[in-house]
Amino acid sequence: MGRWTTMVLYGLVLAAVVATLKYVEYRFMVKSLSTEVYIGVVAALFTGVGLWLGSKLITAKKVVQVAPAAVVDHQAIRSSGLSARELEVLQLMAEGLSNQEIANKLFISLPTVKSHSSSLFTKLEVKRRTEAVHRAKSLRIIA
Amino acid sequence: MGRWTTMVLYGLVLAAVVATLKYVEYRFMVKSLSTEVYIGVVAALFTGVGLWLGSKLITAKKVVQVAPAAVVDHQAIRSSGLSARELEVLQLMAEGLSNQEIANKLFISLPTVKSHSSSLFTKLEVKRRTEAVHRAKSLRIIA
DNA sequence: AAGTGCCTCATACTTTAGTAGGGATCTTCG
DNA sequence: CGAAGATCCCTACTAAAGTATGAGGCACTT
Repeated sequence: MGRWTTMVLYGLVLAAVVATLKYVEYRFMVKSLSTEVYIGVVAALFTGVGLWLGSKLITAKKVVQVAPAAVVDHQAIRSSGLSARELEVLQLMAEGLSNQEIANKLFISLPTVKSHSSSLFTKLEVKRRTEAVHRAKSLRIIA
Repeated sequence: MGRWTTMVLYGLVLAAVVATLKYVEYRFMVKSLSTEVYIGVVAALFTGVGLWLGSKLITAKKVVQVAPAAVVDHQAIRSSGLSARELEVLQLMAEGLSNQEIANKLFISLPTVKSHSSSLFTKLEVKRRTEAVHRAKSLRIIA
């Protein structure tokens, strides 16, 4: 349900309640209904309306707030000691690319990619690319 | 803030508002304030209270609902066509283990691991283990 | 009973990954 | 300036990974 639709409904409910109260008052001439009772009823009613409104308007915000939790920890990246290029190579590794494909994508030679890989492995203290990817993800260095 | 604390606060706010209205009425003898205006003010106030209440009572539920989102999609696993053993090998691959380490951990030979790997790659339509891991994660076959 | 899929293992081979050990610019910083 | 780090590239080698092919045993289904 859209925000505007909800707002319009809110207005309609308010109008309806006021009309109903006036109608009841007119029908039964119950002037004895004290203001306190009126207030109590209306307060309770609109607390409910507020709750309902809240569930419609607030929920969406909370959900999108929680879902995209920070995927990477920039502090972790800095303290990892990885250079910009090494990080790029690592990210492409994580996407399953071979060294040759990484070389093509970055317009550098295969030996260069291997060079970056090796130094990257040393810095992450691993021996294989799959291990590097796993470790980097647990450290939130990559998504 | 606890649920009970919130409820008590709600009661106190209600009491305070009623008291304030009566006080204002008493102080200024403004009998001219129509019931409609009263109702309007109270309705608006308690809609606000309801909204606030909602943010306190509902948010927690929503959060725990979203956070532990299903990490693996069992339906995706079934429709992937992977056998139990292939899935095991895949999971260990994702943890960065070498074929030899996987063989040791599962008490099978290296050729057997390679055999599982190859058929697993075919089923996932990939060529490398890193690619397999990446694809399996995007399909929610593994965590 | 024959067929199918799974798990296991093997050998032989090709390809990719990773290591070792260099060297060449270029920028930045003390 | 000189040192350090980053980037780029190379050769040569070893170690894994991956492919191809075949085969035996087991369980389940038709």
